[in-house]
Amino acid sequence: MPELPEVETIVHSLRPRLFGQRIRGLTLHRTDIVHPFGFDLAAALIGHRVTDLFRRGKRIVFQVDDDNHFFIHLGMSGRLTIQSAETSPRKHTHLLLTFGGKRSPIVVHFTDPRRFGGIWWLGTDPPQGTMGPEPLTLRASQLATRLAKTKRPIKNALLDQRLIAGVGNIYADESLFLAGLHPLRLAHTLNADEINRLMHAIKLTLRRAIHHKGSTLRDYVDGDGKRGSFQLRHNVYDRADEPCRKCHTSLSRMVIAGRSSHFCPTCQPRQ
DNA sequence: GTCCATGTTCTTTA
DNA sequence: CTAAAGAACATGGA
Repeated sequence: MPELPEVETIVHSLRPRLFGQRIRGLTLHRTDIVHPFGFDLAAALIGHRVTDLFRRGKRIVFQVDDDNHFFIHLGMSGRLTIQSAETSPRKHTHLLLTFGGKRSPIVVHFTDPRRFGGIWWLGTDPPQGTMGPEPLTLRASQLATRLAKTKRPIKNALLDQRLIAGVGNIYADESLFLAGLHPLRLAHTLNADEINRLMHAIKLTLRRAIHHKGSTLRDYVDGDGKRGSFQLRHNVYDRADEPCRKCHTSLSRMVIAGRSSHFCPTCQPRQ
């Protein structure tokens, strides 16, 4: 699914279309995607305008004109796309949100075959929760403090949304490659230079991925249904046994934190 | 049939 | 209590 760059791209495509628009209708095809379960979304949202739309971690957060907030998380296979009023929903479309006037309404479709995603009501005072800081504005010194507290492999730590928000399996692997760090290196053993490299690598990787509108491996498209192209520029992710783009060594694949990890055994020495 | 998949959370184990 | 490992969730494609 979408990690930070994909979610950022979706928000970028939806924001100008939805900003200030009034929610006219809401159709729920599956009730189990709503959290808390049973919350009456239609009663809370219909008639209200969208006053803000932004990304936080991998969440797409909506603010409405009575200061209530909710967010959509796309899980592994979710899509959030803008369709015309005539478009019939595809299979596994669980929620339709209709915006705008009766003359030219736009409909946002939430589609998610695996249903790991959903919609979460936050109310007027969204709690900070346990989500970690945004990587694009994080300082290396702050990352150092957080990594010093865990003895897990660095790959596991990067996937922990409480430690840093928005990085998933693709961008963790790509960032570790750019930083020249083996995914099994224990987080608390990284020195200042390595943490600087890692912080720089995470930011560079995420910015490049946003520039290319994310990675489309399978399901991901933006709000206009367009695919990303960053998958063409991956250095290591899903490239096991292919040559490293830097040194031509055959890339490795290993299961870490229950996820496949891809790395170059030469450029990312374990030491 | 088997294995694997861009994620998160709960349970189990130490 | 903490930290880490593993399973679970649901669907589809190779």
